[in-house]
Amino acid sequence: MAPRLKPGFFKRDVLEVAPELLGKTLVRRFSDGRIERFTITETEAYRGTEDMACHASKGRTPRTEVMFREGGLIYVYLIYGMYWMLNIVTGFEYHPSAVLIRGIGNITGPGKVGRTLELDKSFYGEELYTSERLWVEDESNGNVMHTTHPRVGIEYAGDPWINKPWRFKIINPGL
DNA sequence: GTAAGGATTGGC
DNA sequence: CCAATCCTTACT
Repeated sequence: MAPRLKPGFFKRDVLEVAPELLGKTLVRRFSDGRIERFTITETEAYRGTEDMACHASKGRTPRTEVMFREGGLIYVYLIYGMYWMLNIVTGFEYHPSAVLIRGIGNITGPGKVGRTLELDKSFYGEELYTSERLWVEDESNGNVMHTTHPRVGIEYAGDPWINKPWRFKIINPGL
């Protein structure tokens, strides 16, 4: 059991937060009280209204509203009618950005992450520092290594966003 | 290659 | 109002 990440961890540029989340522990307490822990293995950064791959580029709408608030909140949305994507809001108020959690433990793919964690719309806007059912603990893995890659599924965003190396994959769980 | 799903957005 | 779109997955 490690302490939860503090609010300040998330109130930074998403390009710092997304890679640093690798190796941290995502903890889910299910409705039956069962607790499961997962190492975060893959993340993607979505950065601001100018990033055409970021939902916030559409402006402040009912769906994107939470991204315009301060870091540390949960942003979930339904995609393709069946998958809940888990994102963590980063940065400061009025500067929308978020990290998409694409992989945890053996689970690869954001749709499977949402299914495994049994997410739904009720998680929208929940605070990671106070939630009783989903939070992130700091495992203090100082030397987690990662590789970078282009983001997935954002062809519509066009240049230069399509080529930004804003997807991060863990290499080792810390030396 | 493509169907499945439903919410969201933007256009009319 | 209506319909295209979508930060995906599993299946033919």
